[in-house]
Amino acid sequence: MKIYNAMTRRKEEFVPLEGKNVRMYACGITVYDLCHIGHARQAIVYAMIADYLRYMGYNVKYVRNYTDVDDKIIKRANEFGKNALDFSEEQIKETEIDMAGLHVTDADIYTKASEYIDKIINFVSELIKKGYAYPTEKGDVYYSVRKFPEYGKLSRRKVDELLNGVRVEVEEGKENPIDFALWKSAKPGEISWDSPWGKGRPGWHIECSAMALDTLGETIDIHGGGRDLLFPHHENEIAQSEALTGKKFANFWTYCGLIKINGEKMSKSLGNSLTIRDALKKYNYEAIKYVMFSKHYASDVDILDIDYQIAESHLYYFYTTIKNMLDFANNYGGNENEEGLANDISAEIVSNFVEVMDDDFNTSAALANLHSIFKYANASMKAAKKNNRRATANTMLKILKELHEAYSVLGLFEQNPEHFIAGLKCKYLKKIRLDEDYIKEQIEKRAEAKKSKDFEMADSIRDDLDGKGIILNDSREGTSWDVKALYKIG
RNA sequence: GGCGACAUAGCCAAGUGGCUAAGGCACGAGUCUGCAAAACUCUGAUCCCCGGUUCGAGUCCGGGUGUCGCCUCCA
Repeated sequence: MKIYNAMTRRKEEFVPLEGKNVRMYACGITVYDLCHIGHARQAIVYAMIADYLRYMGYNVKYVRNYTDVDDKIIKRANEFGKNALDFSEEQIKETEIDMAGLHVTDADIYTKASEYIDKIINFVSELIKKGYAYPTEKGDVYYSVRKFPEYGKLSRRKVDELLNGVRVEVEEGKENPIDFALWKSAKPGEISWDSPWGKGRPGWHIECSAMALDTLGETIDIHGGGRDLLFPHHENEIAQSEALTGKKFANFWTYCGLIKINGEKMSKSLGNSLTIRDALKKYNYEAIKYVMFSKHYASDVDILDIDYQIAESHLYYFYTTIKNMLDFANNYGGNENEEGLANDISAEIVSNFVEVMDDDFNTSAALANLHSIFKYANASMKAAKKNNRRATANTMLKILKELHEAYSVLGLFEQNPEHFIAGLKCKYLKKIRLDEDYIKEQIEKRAEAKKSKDFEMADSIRDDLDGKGIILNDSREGTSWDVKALYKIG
């Protein structure tokens, strides 16, 4: 298995430090507001990585944190007249609702900064003792970047160059403008804890170092986060952790790309952010995952509304085919343990999946494979003649078994096909303000017209429905209806 | 200003040295159909520009152009 390592800037063979045990940490969320779709991508991506590693036989210990104390949280809590920790606790609950809505696999451990105050204070004290940090008269503690010669190794920045880009105002007591806060003294009215340096709270970067060290040990296998955390957050994590332990902090540094909307980074201030909550109101959760997995996890991507619609129509096609496969197998007495078709592709499904996923989690290629699988299934059922229907039925079941085995790693095909199909149809009917009874009436009217060979009448009924967004499908068993938007996109 | 990423068909997107450059959307043709639809089959790009390395490059190196990100909180 190869994983791209941002530290070395190349794909490397992934070997855990300790046998089959993988220690993985992903920087989680600062809970100052509802999560947006970018948080969803990061959570989905790292859950997928953990799931795939488990699928490949590793024992994974996956830790995510919540930053529940920070400037933004304090500000927002004050706006609502709430205690900062009460506020962040509420926001964590909201986040959990969103993640459950997305059916994201849980991490093994969730940590909160507020529960790590003692450990953070010890961490900071140790850094002071070792000469990597210094307190100021005001009660702040700063990390002395100059003392850590390797500073900049992840982001490839040089300390001297960083000085050029630094803001003019320098906080009181800082020895060097690029030094960053490990501990922030409390301002009036702010939440605070007692410390050797007076009342205050942890700096942002130290939280992750302390929580990762405590839950996973001195060196972790895979560290992850959004691309925007590479500098300074992760650079600072390395400086803190490696100064303390003298050991390498993480073997693999991985980054999830950022989501853009119309070419611009998604952000509150631009007013272009899409919350998970709103996304789930509009699209099925598997469609959201499908969109995320249709691009490589590390690329920054521009995601438009149309992409979710296309994803939904793909899933509609997949689920419809799955339903047809199950019906076919049912009708012709399929048994997955019996011999199937001669050119059966089911045996390759899992191996193809593993092959592309082993290459830095190429989910896009994994999704591409789905199309050929379902095409094969549809073509086989269509071509099935009387004498090989049983074999075809057996093959359909074998394919479904393999599909579920592999693609559960991506969280796809978890839903009951009939429910999924009905759910989407229902959603679109609401959107175009039609009810099913009306459609059924029209179908009956058209059936009568057809019976009396009044094709003009029949066609006009069909055209009328088509104009409303409903397409009809005549078959030997009768006429069924479907939502046009689930087929014709754009 | 500093650091970095990316640039593949109308659109989305995989592919980091080697058979005919995945897959999807849209477009067109066909099978099927009373006609349609769905499904299936077929159909499209020499990879931003210039130069170099190599038997051979979308894939490596240098230069240019463009887009974006980070350098302040940010998944």
